[in-house]
Amino acid sequence: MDTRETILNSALELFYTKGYDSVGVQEIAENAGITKPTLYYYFGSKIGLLDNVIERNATKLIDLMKDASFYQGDLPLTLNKVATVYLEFAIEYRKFYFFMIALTYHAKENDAHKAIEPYIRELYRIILSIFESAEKELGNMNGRQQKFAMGFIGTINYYILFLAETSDADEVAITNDQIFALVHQFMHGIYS
Amino acid sequence: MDTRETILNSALELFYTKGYDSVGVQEIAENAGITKPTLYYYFGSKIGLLDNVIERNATKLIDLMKDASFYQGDLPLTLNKVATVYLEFAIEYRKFYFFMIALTYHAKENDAHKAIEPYIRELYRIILSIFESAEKELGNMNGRQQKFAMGFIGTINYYILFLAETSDADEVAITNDQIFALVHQFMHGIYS
DNA sequence: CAATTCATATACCGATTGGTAAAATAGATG
DNA sequence: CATCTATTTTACCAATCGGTATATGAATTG
Repeated sequence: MDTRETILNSALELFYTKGYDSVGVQEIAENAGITKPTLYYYFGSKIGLLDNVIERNATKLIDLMKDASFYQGDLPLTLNKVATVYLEFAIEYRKFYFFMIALTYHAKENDAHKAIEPYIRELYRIILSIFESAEKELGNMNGRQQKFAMGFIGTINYYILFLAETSDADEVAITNDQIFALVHQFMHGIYS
Repeated sequence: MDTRETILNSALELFYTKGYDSVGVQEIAENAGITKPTLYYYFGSKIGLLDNVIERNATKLIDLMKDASFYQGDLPLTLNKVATVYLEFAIEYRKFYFFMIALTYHAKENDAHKAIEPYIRELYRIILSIFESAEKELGNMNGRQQKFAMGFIGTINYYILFLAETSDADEVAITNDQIFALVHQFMHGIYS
């Protein structure tokens, strides 16, 4: 078993369950079956450990989203593709996904928030670029691209989170049909 | 000066700035110009202090939202009213608002999250009741009321948060026009 | 085999954590 | 003034915090 990997998994597990600030390095080490100095040998500091957890997972998400957001003249198609990829990531890497969302909404001055911030901005930039590319279809948007991007991300995130909170099972139970319905609602409103 | 009030303000300030878990009771006391035992005299424990901070502010929001959500047969009107009240609260009590959102997305097992959870559920219930009341207007919704409620809250929250993050000023700069536009987008989609 | 590098553990550091016992002060009441 | 109660302080607690000096075991390399 790869020690480094074991520590990263242990850290994500605990960060996800209790939050970055309320977990001690000692606890992470014990949970991984190693001692504290070993952890420091690999990651240097607690925030260094967090950086590694984030980098490893967030990079994967960013790459997936970059691919999915490639625009070919069909906005609904692209939005559905992006939403699907995003959802599938949230399901496969659910612990990281929920931890990432938590950090997103942490206080700005908080170190843990600072670690995730660049990836959140990148994600927003990717979604924004879809709406910017769709200007020919949608016509003059008067700067509404930003609002669309925010609304789109906000809607999906809140939807996933709320479903996860209200469902009994320990997994995200959302089908592609539900995602399509959500994207449709986003595009055409509630009167349809 | 009311000692109790001073402590509550000091706590909210620091919780908002650095997050509940990364702030020490000592720091809160110093910031309030008193000593630790005085704080414990009033609030018993750190989580007791948090409970008081939340109760005082969240109750206010809940009451406002209950009033604003009273449905009289006009869905757009009600949604605008609710969105406006919500936004005005976010502006007037911005520190608490942002702290509340942060706690909402904290890990489920986290004590601080548990403290805010009932108020979040209540808030959701209030928004949901609007869409349930609007069934006559919207026709059979096939359980989509929940999705509407989630989408509505998610959109507004993310919108406020993003604007706050990208604006330089230390205040939420959103006009009523922008809120109307957001509600309109939510109701009619992006093709309008 | 010897020297060196990599990996892991024991045992410790000062600082801070949430929390409290007990004394001192302040304000009200008889 | 004396008593009582409501506050607030000084001084402390064990436990945990993030982090490290140093020794030791395990591989690798000359």
